[in-house]
Amino acid sequence: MNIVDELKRRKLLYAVTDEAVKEHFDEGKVTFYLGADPTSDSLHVGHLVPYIIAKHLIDAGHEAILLIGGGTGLIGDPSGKSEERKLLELEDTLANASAIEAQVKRLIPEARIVNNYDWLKDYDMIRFLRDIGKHFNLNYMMGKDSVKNRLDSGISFTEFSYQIIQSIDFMELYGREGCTVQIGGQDQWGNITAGLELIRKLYGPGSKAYGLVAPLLTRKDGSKFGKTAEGTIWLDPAKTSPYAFYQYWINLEDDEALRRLWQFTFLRAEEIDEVEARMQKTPHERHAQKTLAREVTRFVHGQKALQQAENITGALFGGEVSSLTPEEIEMGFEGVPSIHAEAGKPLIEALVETGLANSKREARTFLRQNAVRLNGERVERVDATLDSTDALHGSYHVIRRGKKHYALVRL
RNA sequence: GGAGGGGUAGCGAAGUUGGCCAAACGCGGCAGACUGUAAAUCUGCUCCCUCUCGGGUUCGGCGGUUCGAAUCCGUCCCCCUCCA
Repeated sequence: MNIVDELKRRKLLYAVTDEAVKEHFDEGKVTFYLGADPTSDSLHVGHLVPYIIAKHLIDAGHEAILLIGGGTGLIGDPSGKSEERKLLELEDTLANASAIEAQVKRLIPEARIVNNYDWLKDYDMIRFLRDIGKHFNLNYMMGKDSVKNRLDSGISFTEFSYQIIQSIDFMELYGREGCTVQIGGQDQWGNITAGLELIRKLYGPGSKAYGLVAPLLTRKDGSKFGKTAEGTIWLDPAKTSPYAFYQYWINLEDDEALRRLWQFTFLRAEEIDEVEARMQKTPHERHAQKTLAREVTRFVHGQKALQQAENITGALFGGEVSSLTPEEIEMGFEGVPSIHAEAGKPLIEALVETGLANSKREARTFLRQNAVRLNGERVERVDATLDSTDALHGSYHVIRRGKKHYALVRL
């Protein structure tokens, strides 16, 4: 199957700039690129899809360049933003850039990495306006959604110029690396087509360059995929633990889990069909969710972190915590909030200190709601204490609040 | 610049004859029941703190009237609509 058709089947493509891109990929090795601006110190789940597309393309024999937007990040992309953003300091941007570089390197180790700061930083104004700016008609630029949507609320010249700055990237990579395809999220459409425009102007109508954009993923309720009420699901394990990351996928509802298997894993169609069949037959196994969580966590965090996330999950959701050995507790609860405490500590205080409750008042509310379990046993007394007599192995207390929130107290 | 409408808890939205307002209702969130760590449904909680008493801080900002104001007055800021 043609790689573009495969991406379409997996619901990874929202649009292509030219259907001829299919033949382009069939004609031989294609060099493509994908960029990320370092506006934060980590990518999140919402950024993942284009990198997955990149991986598919690499598997199909093509070559990837991952671009870090050290230069564009200093300007600020108005795409999808309803308000002008405040500029980040240069050093923050550079620090973010190196963090994101390390991240994408882990995701796609076989790709080459470039930073557009390298060629954007030395552009002088005269050259920019004569060589590049002359190719952009003002009306064309104003027609872009990213700009049009901001005409009322306001947009600075800086952000207005962003599409041109990003065009330079594509042009540079086209010119010196033979990079002919740019991929990105749906919101990058305008920037990508601007790049194509510049290439066409500079290299003539015969130039072959294309763009592919991934769909914007949303949940059933319309919210963005990869966000929860608690916040964003980051790829950085220091910001979202691999366990929390794993849990995000485990908790998706059935039909969404299936859809995400196509989009976020590299399983073959037959394998996914098998998963679906099994899910239909034995839904309580949550096979789709487990497969999805396993594949994506391994892709992002690696085998070892996956193992750990599965260990914790097994310990917490698998059965009786009271049956765990000390080793299993130590291993399983790594990555779960834990504190040390003196024997006899009031449970209420422990709830607050572990972050399971925000205040004593809230802790009491949870207790009254029968929402707290200690070592698997429901606690009803508001004045319960953590004693060594009923601690697991004499020193562990596993506190659970609600269905999914855990903490460990070591005496 | 002129005329009018509006800014209430995470969001939406009541409340504006001054006290019964920590503020209806819906959504969202949390918790319980039922389940499959799902969906749907039902129930409770949802400003903050406190040993359920009670205390503290809210209704765009500031100041005032009053025993008492989200509700009245002054002023300032912001948003929307219409006219120029």
